[in-house]
Amino acid sequence: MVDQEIPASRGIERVKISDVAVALSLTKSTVSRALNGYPDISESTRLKVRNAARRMGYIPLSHAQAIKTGRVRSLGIVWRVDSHDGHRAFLSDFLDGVSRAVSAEDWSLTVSTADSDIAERTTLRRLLRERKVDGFILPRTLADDPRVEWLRKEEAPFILYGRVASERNCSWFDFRGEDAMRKAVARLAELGHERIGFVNGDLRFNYALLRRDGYFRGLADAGIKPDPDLVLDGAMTRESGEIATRNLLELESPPTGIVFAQDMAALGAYRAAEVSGVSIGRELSVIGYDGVPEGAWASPKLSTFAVDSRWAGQRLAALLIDQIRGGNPEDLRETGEARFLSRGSDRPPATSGRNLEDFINL
Amino acid sequence: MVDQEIPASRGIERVKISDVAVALSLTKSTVSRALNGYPDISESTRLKVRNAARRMGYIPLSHAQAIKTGRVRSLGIVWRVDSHDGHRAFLSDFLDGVSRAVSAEDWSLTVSTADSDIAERTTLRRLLRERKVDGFILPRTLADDPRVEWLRKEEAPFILYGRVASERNCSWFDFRGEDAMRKAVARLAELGHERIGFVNGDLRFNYALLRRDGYFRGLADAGIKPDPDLVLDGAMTRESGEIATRNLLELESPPTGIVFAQDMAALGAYRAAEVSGVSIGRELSVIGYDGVPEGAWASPKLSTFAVDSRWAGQRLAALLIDQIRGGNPEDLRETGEARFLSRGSDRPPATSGRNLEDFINL
DNA sequence: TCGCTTGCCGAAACCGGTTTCGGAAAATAT
DNA sequence: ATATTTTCCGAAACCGGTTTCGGCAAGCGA
Repeated sequence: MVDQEIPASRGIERVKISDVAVALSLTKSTVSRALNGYPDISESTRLKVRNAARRMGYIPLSHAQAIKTGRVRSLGIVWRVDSHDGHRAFLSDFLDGVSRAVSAEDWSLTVSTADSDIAERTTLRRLLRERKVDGFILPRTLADDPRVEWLRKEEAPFILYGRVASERNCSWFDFRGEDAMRKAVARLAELGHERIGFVNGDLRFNYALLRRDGYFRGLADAGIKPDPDLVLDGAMTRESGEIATRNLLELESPPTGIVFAQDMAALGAYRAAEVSGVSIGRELSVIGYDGVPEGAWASPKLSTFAVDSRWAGQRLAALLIDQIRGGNPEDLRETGEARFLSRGSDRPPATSGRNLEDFINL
Repeated sequence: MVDQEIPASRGIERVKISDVAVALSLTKSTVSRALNGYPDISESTRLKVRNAARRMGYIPLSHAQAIKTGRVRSLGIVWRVDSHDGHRAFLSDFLDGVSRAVSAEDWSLTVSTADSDIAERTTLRRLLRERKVDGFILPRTLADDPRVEWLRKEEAPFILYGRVASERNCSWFDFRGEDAMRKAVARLAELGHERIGFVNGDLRFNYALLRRDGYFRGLADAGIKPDPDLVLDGAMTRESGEIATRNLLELESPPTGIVFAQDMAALGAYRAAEVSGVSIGRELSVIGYDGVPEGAWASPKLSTFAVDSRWAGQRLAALLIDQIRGGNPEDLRETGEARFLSRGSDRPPATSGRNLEDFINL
């Protein structure tokens, strides 16, 4: 009462929960419960507390909360950098989607990279043990993904970007690539193609299995008998796409149209076609999948099924947060549809008697 | 002693510091100090503690430590997704570099995205207030970057990817783009070019100012009088690069060689050249900067100065951690050199009387 | 008016670590 | 042998929140 102590005030004095409590002549327990919506706080004090907290700029330290709640309000993702499967181009959009969803809930995102299975496992383990994250988003789902079993055992929440055979107790978001492949085949068949090839990605990935199914269903829909010679896999880069295309073109009876499970491989077809002297669109139709930006710079532009990576990231994060908050994993599954971009690389076959103009606005 | 209570054991029982302490008949304070290298612990107990901790699989909760230490052992980075300045392609490598350095010290990386200045500021503020991170890596440095002043005021550690005018009290890593531009000009001059254009990026970014200086120094080195008509800026995409190139080609006295501050713009030149009927390498030489993968797929392949984004990320993270641990920011500055990839897009000018072969292995 | 809920908040324990402080035992000096 | 320092560890406070528990006062029914 005699002499107001001048607060040192050097640095940024963070306002903590006790400051808010003192300012309102309440205890910090009351403030905490008011802020966290406990039912045993009257509406009037709840309001006073909320206002005071906002006015004073009180923001709880997430790690201080975590010590009691066990939740750090953070999602983790380990990005594989050891494969050229085209993932890289998506990264920016994908992270943006995750970040948006995560920020909307005042959570955050912890990112790490790994260049091998064991590095990935090590990182997952470390993030989990140190409790840097409350759950994981798992990209690049394998058909039989060991991460799933391991994380189940560790009782760590997770969500797959992609689907998986062992469905029990896990959530996911995925684009229905099989539908896209099916439609791609339908599209080419519609245009008059009868020999339609398929260049798939690595069959260890689950999406490759799904897309292959879609391709065959598309053939069945069109009443075309599948020819095993026209189906290749393991092509996820320009180089391998080029090779695959060359192999297909060298068949005695080559395809007039090829469906690619990935754009990058489809872009490899451009070079193979150039080398072989066939022109994309005219003599060889091509449809891709992914919607990579490079497709718009090829000539003719690559017709493709574009996926919205931002949306994927957004949904994955939102669903995972729901799960961590107690949602049932099996209720937290969503799929999305790839959007077809009709550009220049798919046309009626050159030998087709049908009129080009009939299909121009198909 | 009568009946060993069967541990419930459901779920993963995390081993905490007190478990280690009990197992060794020590107190947790001793264990903590032993693990953290305090000098008042005997070497023998330190060893015992370390071994027991490892054997029992004890890993401290980072947020539990943070509550007392104030450090969460995490770096933050806010990635701008609202610009087409070519950053996206680097993201994967860049994050990989950061992640490696960060993991090596058992730290982690928090990533967020923003699509505007205010969104970025908001995110920085939130991460800081909640103490999700101990410091920031700031990409995309502006010539006069408001983030610097703000973070200084907030007393938050940070490091720039790029350099900045207001040098006081800040650290950075950057590639010396000015050296690259200077060498690019030297290279073209060496090849016999006399009219050498320069297509720069957005001048708000500091690197653009530096690279411009490098270009002019290169001209001075070669004794070429600078012509303001040959210098354009604001081109960081294929589209704008194409436009810039077209403008340069339409001059009464067009350049025979162009130095681009960014590869993506340089790739735009390919299309402009195609449209104008001039051939890259033969009639128009082009040298880029960045080393984007697309450059290897252009024809002829783009000669460029490639930067190692992974290395940048790695150094930025390492330097920032040093700073957070008490290092003097001004001592934590590094630069790196871009590596020249001599490919097909830079050749002697078509009108040059000199022999092509003289330069093929230059 | 009295007893019994109900509403609402304070007191205090707690989360899992870190750090300060003090003191016993051992080592050294006197 | 005693005094003094050193070495080394335990006890306890602390960090900033959350959550449990208990109790006072007001509201209610009888």
